[in-house]
Amino acid sequence: MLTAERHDYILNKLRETGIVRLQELVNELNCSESTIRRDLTYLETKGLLKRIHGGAKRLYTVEEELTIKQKSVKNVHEKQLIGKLAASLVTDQDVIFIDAGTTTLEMIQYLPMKKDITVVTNGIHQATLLTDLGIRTYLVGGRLKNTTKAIIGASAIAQIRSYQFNKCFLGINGIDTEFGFTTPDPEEAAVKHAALRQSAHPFFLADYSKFEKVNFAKVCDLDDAAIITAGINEKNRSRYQKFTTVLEAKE
Amino acid sequence: MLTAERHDYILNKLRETGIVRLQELVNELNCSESTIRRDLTYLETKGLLKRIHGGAKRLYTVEEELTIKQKSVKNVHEKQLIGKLAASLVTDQDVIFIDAGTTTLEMIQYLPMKKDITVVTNGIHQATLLTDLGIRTYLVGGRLKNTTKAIIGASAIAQIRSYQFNKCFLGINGIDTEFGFTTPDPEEAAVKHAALRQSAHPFFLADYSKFEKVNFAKVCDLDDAAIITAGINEKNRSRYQKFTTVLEAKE
DNA sequence: ATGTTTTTGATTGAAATTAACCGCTTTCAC
DNA sequence: GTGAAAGCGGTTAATTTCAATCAAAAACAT
Repeated sequence: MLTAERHDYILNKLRETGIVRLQELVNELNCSESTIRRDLTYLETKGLLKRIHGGAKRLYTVEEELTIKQKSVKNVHEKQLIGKLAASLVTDQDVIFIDAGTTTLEMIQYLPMKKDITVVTNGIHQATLLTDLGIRTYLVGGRLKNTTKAIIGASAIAQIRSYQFNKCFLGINGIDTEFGFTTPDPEEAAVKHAALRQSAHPFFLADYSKFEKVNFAKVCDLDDAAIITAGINEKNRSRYQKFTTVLEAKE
Repeated sequence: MLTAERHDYILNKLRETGIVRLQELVNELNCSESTIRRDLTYLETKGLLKRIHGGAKRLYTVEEELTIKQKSVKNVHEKQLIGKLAASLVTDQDVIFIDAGTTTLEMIQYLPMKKDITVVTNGIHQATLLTDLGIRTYLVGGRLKNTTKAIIGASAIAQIRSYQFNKCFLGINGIDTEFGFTTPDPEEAAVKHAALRQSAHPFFLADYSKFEKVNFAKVCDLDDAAIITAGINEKNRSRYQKFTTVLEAKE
């Protein structure tokens, strides 16, 4: 057993389980305690893991990057609650679509990393974060919109139509009993609509500020998708529950 | 057993198993330890493998460990010169492809912004920067590679095939008179090849450190594309000018 | 055939890697 | 708290692997 082989083995195991025990490695790699200790010490100096009593754990630098990007976003707390709830709906083997936008960005950090999931997205930031977390990610191709860094256009829609999703998680700007789900840009609306059509269980992520608002382009009717929200008032909750499922995230 | 035969055997075995033991090779190739050592040393100087204690391993995994941020510090000055020259080749109404990678990233800031150009890219960073500069940008869709933030895979290639480019600007890891243009990841090589096929005028951007290097996956032969470089020495310039156009960027 | 260059194999001391041992610290159950 | 068990770093000696050297063998040109 060569040194590099052991190192690969350790790092791979760490990637999967998040933590490794020294004694386990001694058995599995069939070598002495000293050798494993030396390996762990070396890999720590390389910045590839963090040693802990009895073994080593994987380190996350990604979380630090997250906090930087989160600034300049309104209703952060509600969005985090929504993100956590949305992520909890994702199960093993799922193939999901995640829309561009700040609200959907929040859910990514809570995704079940250990499970085998595939994510398709049209958001640049979403895609970057997802791969950083080691999740299998597909980015939809097409024209890149300057302001929102979302991919839109006919090519994007065509590509989305070639997939089938278990669930999709979409951002939205306006929710209204009469006009349904609406957003300012017709092209973004078209992309959302396409993703929704390909999904067995579509969800809209929206904090309380999005209710009773109407925007230019309609995505779909209220009863076409469920709503995941937080901080909603009693009046709106009872009103919108008549039309569709409203999942409310709590502390 | 000829030298070239042994080299092929070693590289093939390395391709399959990712790691080779020196003693194994001695038995399998039926020659002395010294000979194998010599082979391994030579192949390492050619950049085809990484020697380790007791044998050798694939270079491919090592390259992955280098993040894009670590790479971008090397040869910055040369890359800027190259970028400036490359950008000066772009003219009004051009539809161009820009590859992922740090070298191509440098050329974007010099692009003629006032002119009407369209850019297609498979690099996340490239796409972000291009839209920030107000350039009409299309991002190719497909699987997102974690380490280089490049989009690869069959879907990306299919999409590239549906376009026609006036010019394409590709990054590259190895340039060699015998093996042509090479890069570590076969999937990235396939994307580069596809873009090159759709381009009237393909260019490779490479600083001096890329010459006389060979990587795992071949993109094309030397005479299939022009080279834009900087800081190249006299010997390499005269050698490579025999095979293809070499544009050298100066202060 | 002769001399030259290239390739190969064997030998060497140096360097790297390893397992085992030691005394010490941390952790955990009671 | 207290003792046992597990985990820790450091040292040691044996083993393996390494690079360098040199001479034999093979390939080559003249």
